[in-house]
Amino acid sequence: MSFYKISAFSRLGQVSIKALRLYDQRGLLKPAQVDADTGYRYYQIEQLSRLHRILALKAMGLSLEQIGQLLNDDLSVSQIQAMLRLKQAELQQQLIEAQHRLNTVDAHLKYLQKEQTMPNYEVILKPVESVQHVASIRDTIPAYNTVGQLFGEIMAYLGQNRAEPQGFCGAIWHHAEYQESNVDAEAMIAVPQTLQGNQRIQVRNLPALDLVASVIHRGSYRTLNQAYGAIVKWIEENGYQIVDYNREVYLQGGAEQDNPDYVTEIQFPVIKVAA
Amino acid sequence: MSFYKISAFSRLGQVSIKALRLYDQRGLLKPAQVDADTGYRYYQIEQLSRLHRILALKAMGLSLEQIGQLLNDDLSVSQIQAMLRLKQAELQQQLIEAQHRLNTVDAHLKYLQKEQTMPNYEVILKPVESVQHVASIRDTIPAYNTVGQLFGEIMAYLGQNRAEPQGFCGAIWHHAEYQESNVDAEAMIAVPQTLQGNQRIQVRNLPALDLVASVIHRGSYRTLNQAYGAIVKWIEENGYQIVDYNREVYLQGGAEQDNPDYVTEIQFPVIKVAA
DNA sequence: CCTTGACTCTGACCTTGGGGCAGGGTGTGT
DNA sequence: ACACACCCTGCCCCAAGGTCAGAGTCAAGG
Repeated sequence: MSFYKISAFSRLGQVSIKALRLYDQRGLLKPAQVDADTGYRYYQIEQLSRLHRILALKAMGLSLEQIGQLLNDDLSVSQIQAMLRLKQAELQQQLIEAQHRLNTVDAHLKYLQKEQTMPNYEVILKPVESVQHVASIRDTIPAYNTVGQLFGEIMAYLGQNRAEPQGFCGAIWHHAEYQESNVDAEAMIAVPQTLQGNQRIQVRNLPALDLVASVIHRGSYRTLNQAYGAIVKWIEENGYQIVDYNREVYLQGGAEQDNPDYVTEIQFPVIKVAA
Repeated sequence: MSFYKISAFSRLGQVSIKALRLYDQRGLLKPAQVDADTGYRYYQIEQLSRLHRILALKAMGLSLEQIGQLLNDDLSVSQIQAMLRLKQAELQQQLIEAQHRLNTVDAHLKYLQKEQTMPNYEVILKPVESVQHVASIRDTIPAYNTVGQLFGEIMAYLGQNRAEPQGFCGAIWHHAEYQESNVDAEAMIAVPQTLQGNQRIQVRNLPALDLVASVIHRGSYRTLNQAYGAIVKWIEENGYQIVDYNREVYLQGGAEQDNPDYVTEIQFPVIKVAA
């Protein structure tokens, strides 16, 4: 019956002393004997197999707490299966995320190689909440930059009804493609829920979107096309697909065309498709 | 010039308030204005694009510290490339590891499905350090279980030379396949570096191994074949290949065949091959 | 002007799996 | 008796926030 002090046992098992002390504390691997006076831990060779079991479970990515349950709590086979299947799903998710990050890094490296600078536009993915009540006008207008007239109409209507805009202000372009003229546009301003609308102005609910690709554009509306170029390119290159008409959100905006302080967000509803 | 309080800005950017405060503290995104009396943070719409940039970099898995360098320290293009390439390698490593964990979980689930119990043997991978000086005898013996005679010879030699064994005691089977008879065996015991050896007994260095698959067997030598079965199966199923003769390490052992307290480790040097 | 409720601030502690160090006790060999 | 290697406990540290607690602030209605 030979006993090993902690450093000898740690060499045998290829595990750090600190880890062994932690496993003791967490109840995963108690030393065969502990000197009551000195607190010295003494291990036996037989405990190596338990240590191996711990290492094998750790190699699956299980937490020390889960390993403790498996080793001590004598779970039923179906409970163990449930735990492993949960871990399986978690690992699959991790795989997908790591792959996604890697694609993003690759894309940026390619961009750097070509342009010798970091991109001006960063595309991010996010969900968008619904806006409960927007006053909207949908109409066919001569060109994108005449949408201001529709906002003028909505603001006039709000004035008549003594209602205040609620902060959100945006547009939806009801085309999948770029239009030179005859744009089917919808202008929207968030309003309190009390408004009724009329023939021209509809008060409706702007639905939430599970996933949008989004860019923020700063400055003149004339250079918005650069932002569009960047986001559409990103969507293609990263294996997403546009599933609905895009939105513009005028975070800071107005009637001028060239104001450098304007801030506009472009949102494309997307889903992931197999790369 | 409209200012947003932290919760409004957090809604706009889809980021938690706590994260915004952290980014402030770490210097990634200082509010446009901070009230000196109350400490209230006030953000401007223009800052959304910087927030977007932070989120995009975070989506690549960069740390906040790295993001801070990218945003504030005005790195050269080649420095940025170096950082991204480092991240790329790291992510590739993560992918491999996640895949490996997933394979391990899958294997255990399959085993559970079939056997309705957790495996008796857990195979782990580890490096093995070299043993500086071992006294070894290599000879052809009638069968595996007669290797004890070789150990007897070595022990007798050590006795004659008044040398103490140093703890390690093992064997190498110099065959790639199982032999019914005429086993080319090498028995080894670690010794102090002072010994010379003779014609039969060689004092040599036992080299380190980069990677071995290892199992711990407890009990009689007669059931060692179960452990061999488990480890060989594992090596095949997990996409490794045996690259050298295997070793047995007698962690606790002796001349008896059926002692239930014996502990033996089986090591196969392996390399990873494409699955 | 006061109250109420919704916000905001700082600061402290929590998470994982240990790593590192300080201060003090042990064990062994000479 | 001394030196040196080893061991113990306890404390703080990591990343990126989450979760309170306690106290101060803001805006609107009465």
